[in-house]
Amino acid sequence: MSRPVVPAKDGDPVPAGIRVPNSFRAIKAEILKRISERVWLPGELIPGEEDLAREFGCARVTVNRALRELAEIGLVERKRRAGTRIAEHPLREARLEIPVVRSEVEARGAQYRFSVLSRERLEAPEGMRARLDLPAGTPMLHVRCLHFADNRPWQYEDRWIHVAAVPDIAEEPFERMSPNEWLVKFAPFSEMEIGLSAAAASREEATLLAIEPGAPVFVFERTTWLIDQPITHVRMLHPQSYRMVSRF
Amino acid sequence: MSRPVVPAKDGDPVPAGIRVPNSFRAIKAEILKRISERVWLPGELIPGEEDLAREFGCARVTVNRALRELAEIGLVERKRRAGTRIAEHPLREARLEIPVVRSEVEARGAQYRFSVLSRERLEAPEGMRARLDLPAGTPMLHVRCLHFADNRPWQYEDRWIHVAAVPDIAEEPFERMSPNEWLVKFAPFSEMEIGLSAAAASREEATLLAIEPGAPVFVFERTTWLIDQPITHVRMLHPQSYRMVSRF
DNA sequence: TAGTGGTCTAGACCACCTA
DNA sequence: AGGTGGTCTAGACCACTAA
Repeated sequence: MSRPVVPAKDGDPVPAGIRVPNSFRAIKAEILKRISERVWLPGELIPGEEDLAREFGCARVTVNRALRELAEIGLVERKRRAGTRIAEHPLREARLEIPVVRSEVEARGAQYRFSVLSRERLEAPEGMRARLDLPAGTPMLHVRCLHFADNRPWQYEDRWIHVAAVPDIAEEPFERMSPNEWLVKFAPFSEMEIGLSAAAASREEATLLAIEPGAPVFVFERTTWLIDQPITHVRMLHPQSYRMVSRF
Repeated sequence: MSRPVVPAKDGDPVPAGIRVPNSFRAIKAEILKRISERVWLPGELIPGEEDLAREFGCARVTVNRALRELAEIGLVERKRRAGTRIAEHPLREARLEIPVVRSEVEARGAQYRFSVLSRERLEAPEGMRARLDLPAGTPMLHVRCLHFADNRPWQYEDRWIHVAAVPDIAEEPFERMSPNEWLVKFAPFSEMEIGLSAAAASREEATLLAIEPGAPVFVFERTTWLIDQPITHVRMLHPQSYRMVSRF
């Protein structure tokens, strides 16, 4: 029964409050190390929590937490009776930061500005009803905005808002605050669906973004819910110079 | 001291093994409910773990886990001495599934096929060295592939591999298995950086993807490391029909 | 049906940070 | 300087599922 003293080296900035020797972080790091050094191969079954706890000289819960977090990242796969094994196809998901337009622009040192192109109260059109699973005649707010970075078009936003889910928005003029910011601030959500793609700019979109018709645009769509209640669906277009990055 | 009986309703597919009444899931759901019903407003300080544990009639650790997971999603913000407050700007990140080409194609009911366009051993070119932080003269493997769905071009892949990090790959002919699959199977990684953008297809890219030069393409770039050791950088091009989706 | 992971409890110590 | 969250322990019960 060895007791490897593992430094709490971890990708995470050690958030403090850790007992370095047998913290779940140390165990996470040790397991990561064994994977990277091929001590444990992809597809291989590793010792049970009980055994590992003995080996590391800690409580089973601690091993459990380490393994749980590795499983969340996709590095190991766990099944009850079957045990834990190193994933054959590790790390299948990435965390993507959802940008708030203003912050995103300002983070690049540019000056942010937006203008509301249109704003109408309508009944949900067929497509939106289907997408959000809303009954016919549901009142919605349709807003189109243009966001600028240093006075150059940065993003064209076409948004549908489910008014009943965010009643306060009915009176909001969007003068100081864009719908994006307003919703982020006042309408928490718990679920989200995003879609990413490339497209050719339509004539209208091209005009708004000051690019050539048919030029490539980056399309980011997002729909949000708060516990089954649809909040908003938005389609955001960026000129091709835009790049979304995420490291983790 | 009330004991609200909260159903374990949650977005997650209840993975079983839960004591419904006071599970951390139930507590998570209850807190979510209070946020959605505006019982607790954005920016507001909520009761401490101790208090909540008393209110829900459970152990503090259970409340801790519920709150920790909500913090991971970004719905609440926690600081030591300061307590837990509802986030003003909730949910700033999305989970994006990293596709494995073959699975992705086959998931759409199409037949998968790939071909290797080129494969060379080179010293790291300047740009790649800078990107991966490698010294001059580092041996790399440069592979270009085309992936098909039902014999139609699906993805063009341009990949650089840090040979020292994955020595076994030197002998791999990529006949049965694409570099993508090979790396996913044999080269675990712990860190990744992804970039998403739109671009206009170059003449060569257009030819390969069977589209018009200048047509929009969806660009997905990915770099991976295993504990500081760079593994590979890949640039993947999709015709504009491609769409990447994620719900959570 | 037996073994493994999933979860909860009760108690404890500690680091941090703000009042 | 004291309260809050972060974490660990030891023990326990349970659900799932592979053998």
